[in-house]
Amino acid sequence: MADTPWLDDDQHLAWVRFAAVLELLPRFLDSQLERDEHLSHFDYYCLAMLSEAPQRTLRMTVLASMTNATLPRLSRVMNRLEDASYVRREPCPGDRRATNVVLTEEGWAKVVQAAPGHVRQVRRLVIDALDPEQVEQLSAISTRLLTVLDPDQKMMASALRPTQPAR
Amino acid sequence: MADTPWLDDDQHLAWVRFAAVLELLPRFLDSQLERDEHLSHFDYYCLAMLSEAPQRTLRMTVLASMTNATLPRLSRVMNRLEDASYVRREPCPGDRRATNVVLTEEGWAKVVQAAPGHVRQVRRLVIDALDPEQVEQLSAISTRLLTVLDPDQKMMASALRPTQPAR
DNA sequence: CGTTGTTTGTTGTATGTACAACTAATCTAA
DNA sequence: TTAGATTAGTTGTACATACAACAAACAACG
Repeated sequence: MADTPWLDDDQHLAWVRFAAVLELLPRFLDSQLERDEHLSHFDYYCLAMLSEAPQRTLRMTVLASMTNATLPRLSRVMNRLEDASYVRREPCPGDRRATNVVLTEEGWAKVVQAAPGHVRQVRRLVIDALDPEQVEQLSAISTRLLTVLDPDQKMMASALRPTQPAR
Repeated sequence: MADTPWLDDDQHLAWVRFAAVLELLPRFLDSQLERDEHLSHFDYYCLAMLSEAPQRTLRMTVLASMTNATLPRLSRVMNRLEDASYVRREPCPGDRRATNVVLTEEGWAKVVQAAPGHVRQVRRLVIDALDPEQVEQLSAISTRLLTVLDPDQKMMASALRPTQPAR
């Protein structure tokens, strides 16, 4: 608890700027999806994960890990998405405690519809705002940060983009 | 609305990783401050801003800009901080619509007490997890992103760190 | 088998935020 | 000077999330 090295000016400036990004970027992502598709970014993320999963199906716990969400949160999000008939719940055959979440045909259609606008936003706000080297740097930096934030690499599955494979 | 260039694999990976950071880092920051100081990260940010302002005083609107918050949000946060007697509100002499928020002595003491733990967390999660060059890169990247997220550079005041000057 | 402990998922409760509506003060311009 | 527009801040309402408590199924072990 004793001596904490203070941040020097460069470190401090870097942190202030980064903190502002942390505050603003999620809101921009949410508002575009909310406005255009009535989805939160987290909703979209969940649907995107499911769209890439085998059988378009994932267990609650697995999806929670992949999306870095708590289980209570995911449970309520799935309630909403189920009410919108984008997903449905099925009992897991092997383990009667567990629940499988399945992306419905409507859910698939929704992701396909929402993806272009979302990708455009991600490009505008992040990818196209940076040089290619900076995108590479951001990737490396994020990897470093995740070694502390997510030591088990639970979230490591490709996502966010519904690839357009044969149905 | 037409053709949206998809993300290539590198871009996609960079975004997935960065999105995970956006999801996780704010929670880590909040939980440390909440646990140790019963403050949200946003609460702390506000107090830190005030601690560096002239007279330790800022107008609501100005503080809202600096913290990238909406005014309704700030209003309620200030209610809480006022109940905790960390700040007090004063009518602005020049403009009777406006309200000045003043950091109290208790508020100053609170920031001074909370700062080391918070800085330690920022170091652990971000600064010390990166190489010095990466800190520099993150600073530059954040600056780029803010040109889109915050074109007017409203949030540009140094902050987050209560310098330890003569009272 | 039963008992204990763990995992899975849902729900009660408190709290925090957004959006819109609102009041009051200020500014602008005829 | 006064009507209309703008700005500052607060509050009503809806909703999302966290944390803790909970029920049900499984697993381990005597």
